Amino acid sequence: MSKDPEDRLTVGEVSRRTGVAISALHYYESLGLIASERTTGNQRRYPRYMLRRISLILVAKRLGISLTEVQHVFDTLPLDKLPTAHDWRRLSRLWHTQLEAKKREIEQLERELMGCIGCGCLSMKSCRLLNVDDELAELGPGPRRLDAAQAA
Amino acid sequence: MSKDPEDRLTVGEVSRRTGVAISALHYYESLGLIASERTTGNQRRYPRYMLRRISLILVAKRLGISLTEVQHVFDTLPLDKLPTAHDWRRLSRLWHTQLEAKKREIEQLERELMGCIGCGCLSMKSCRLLNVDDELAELGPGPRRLDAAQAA
DNA sequence: GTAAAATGTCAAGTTCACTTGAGGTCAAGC
DNA sequence: GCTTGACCTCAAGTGAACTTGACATTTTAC
Repeated sequence: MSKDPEDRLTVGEVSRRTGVAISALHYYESLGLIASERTTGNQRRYPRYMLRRISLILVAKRLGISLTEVQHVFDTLPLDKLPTAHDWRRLSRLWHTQLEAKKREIEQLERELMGCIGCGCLSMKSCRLLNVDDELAELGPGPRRLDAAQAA
Repeated sequence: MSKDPEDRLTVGEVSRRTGVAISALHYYESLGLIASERTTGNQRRYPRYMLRRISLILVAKRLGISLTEVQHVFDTLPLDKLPTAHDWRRLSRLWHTQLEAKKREIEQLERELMGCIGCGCLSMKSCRLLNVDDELAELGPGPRRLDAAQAA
């Protein structure tokens, strides 16, 4: 049951339905992000639920998550069937947290940028964003100030 | 005046003060993002204001702006002296706009993600983020839905 | 004046996320 | 049954942003 040939999609079909290039699908498979069965003639056949897995990858990409990170979360997901609602909830929570972090970073940057326009540092003498030199040199080598702000 | 040797920095000094690797400074120079004078022995000597230019590059990087884009804005900036307050204001405005766009994109994504958790689509049956298959296939080939949402 | 540290050039390597190409096989329609 | 389109593998290429290495020269310090 639910094993009739119609249930399996060719790589071309998957590509058309997800908008992901065939070469990219091959690539994802080489990373273990997706999987396929093979016909006797060695052609890939995808179960339908693989479309969901692929769309999860696409979501992650939109979130700016690297495939390596996707690999990590996917390790906690069943490869041979649809993730459960619980899995999905866990994933969305995780990703939501990462989005929040990203947003905070942007907002921090925005504050610094606006501060530079709004305040007296238009002269670029004491701008928090621009000041990378002299005084800071005493703090030792390596990146700082900009990175420090990032870490904060 | 203001031409005494103390006024010129070696790559090592610039690297230490900006936190940018020497190899990266070479690279930036090859792209025309920064410039240097040379000693009789062909070693680089940077005027002090080059530190500001470099910190502008660092700011841009934090904003997720590519070096190519930085090149474009830098084309409108004097290479041989400090950018004016006007230049800086123009730049911050431009970058601020780009930050805003990025933030909006994240917020859009966040809404979709939260919608997926909060609403009935926990079942993953009609999730806006996840639905890449079947019904959509009728809309023709190529990426869509995810990209469409992005464009919206 | 010489040894050590800093610097120079240039080519090649690295990572990410794929794409392209070559050369060959498989499956579907007529 | 055969042509055409879809598919296969594997190696190499792409572009961004650098880094690493090899080897030569310069500058600084003692």
